[in-house]
Amino acid sequence: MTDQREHILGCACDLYLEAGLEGFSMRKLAQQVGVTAPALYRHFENREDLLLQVVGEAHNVLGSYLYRALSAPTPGQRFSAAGEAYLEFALEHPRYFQIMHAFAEHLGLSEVPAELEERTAAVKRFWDDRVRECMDSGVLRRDDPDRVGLTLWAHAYGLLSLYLRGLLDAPESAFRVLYSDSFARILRGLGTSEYGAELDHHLLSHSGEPDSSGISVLEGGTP
Amino acid sequence: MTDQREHILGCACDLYLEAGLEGFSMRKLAQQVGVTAPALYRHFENREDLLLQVVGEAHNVLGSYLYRALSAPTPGQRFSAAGEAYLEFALEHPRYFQIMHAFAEHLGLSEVPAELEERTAAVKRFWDDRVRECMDSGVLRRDDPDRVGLTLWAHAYGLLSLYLRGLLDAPESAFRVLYSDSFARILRGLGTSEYGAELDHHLLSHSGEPDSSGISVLEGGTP
DNA sequence: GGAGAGTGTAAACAGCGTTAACTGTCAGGT
DNA sequence: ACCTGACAGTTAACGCTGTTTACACTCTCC
Repeated sequence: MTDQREHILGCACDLYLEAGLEGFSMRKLAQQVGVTAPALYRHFENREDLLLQVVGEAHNVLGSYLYRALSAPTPGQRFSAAGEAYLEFALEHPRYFQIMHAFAEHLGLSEVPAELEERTAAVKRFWDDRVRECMDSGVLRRDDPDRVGLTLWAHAYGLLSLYLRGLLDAPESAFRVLYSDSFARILRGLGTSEYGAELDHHLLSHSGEPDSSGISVLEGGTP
Repeated sequence: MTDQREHILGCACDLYLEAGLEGFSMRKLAQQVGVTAPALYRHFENREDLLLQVVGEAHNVLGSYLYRALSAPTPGQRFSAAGEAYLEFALEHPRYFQIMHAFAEHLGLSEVPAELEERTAAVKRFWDDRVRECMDSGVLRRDDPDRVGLTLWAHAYGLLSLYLRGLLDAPESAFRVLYSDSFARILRGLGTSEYGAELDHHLLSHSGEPDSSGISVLEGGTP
């Protein structure tokens, strides 16, 4: 019954992956399915609905990448594997990575469908969980896992976005190094260690007063 | 002579800002200009060309925000002001922020127009300059300014993207704190200090061997 | 005064998402 | 066995899109 629906969805993913958002038209899809365009509306509300399901499929694929990272033995390794999984997903399925984020903006900045919002929240939660267990096991300095997760996620997403847009003019191999490097640079500040603890205390003791270095950390100050 | 061209471009910016990418059509623009659609093609090659000029205008506005940050007296304050300027620009002109990044992806991930690529490179260079002078003046730990700049830029861009997409369900005031906090978290690892130096040395001395914490920093290792 | 550039027009084309009206097919109930 | 209704497809059409073609008007310059 819903067999044809699955078939259409499969064709839709294929079409999107090879033609992109611009090249994705209902008529082309219908042709690929072997049917006329209006028939598609028996199974999907409209083009947006159809694309939303494609985004859902993208999330499924990302999920499988992330899930694989859970098989690593230690929290630190699971964290590391999660970062790599995100990288691999983006590099191997750039169009999926793209539509997961571009879809919402493509509709103007109006409402994000609740379904999509939840899937995205799940990605965030996965990151938070990795951060939390790293804090619990003493690999990351204790902090608000939600905020640390966001910092890391935003960084990874931003970096991958810039690379996929071709603004980094680095070949893939160089980018991989760059990605790891960038992560390492951030972690140096997040990682637990005797120095980290002292540094933390140092900054806390200065909170409120102007920093002697002349840098105000964007007025937010240290929590 | 090119007077009408300026007029059209102005209307194009207005139309884009209020209608978004979806609502931006040549016929609507023509109507707003007070002319029929084909007349637009006397002044611009096509819709993409027109939108590219809108992106150019977006870069001009961003430039004015960033430039203002240069009036701060110390490198650290200029750095901080640059981060704030980027934030302000994104919050006050979300549609400009959006199209600057969405435009390329909107064409599929084919070639980015050289003109746009250069403007984007200029933003990156501005960041790099702020980072470099902070390193020179001892506010930031010495490192490759290009890479540190990228890390910071990617982070800021990622964070703003996620917020503007409505995924952070925080009101603007809360997001501002979040943005500063996130920056502070990263800077804690980038800032110069006696502890930072020791931490750096500590990490360097361990480079190559597996980290006792069980975290491999995505295999990239510390440079 | 004619030539030619510059800028506008109306008409048209192909493509788009989507809808309306109609057709065939198959399952279930009386 | 026959009618009913759901289901899945069709063709034709509407209004929109970006863009091109052919034509007209108005200037400037020689």
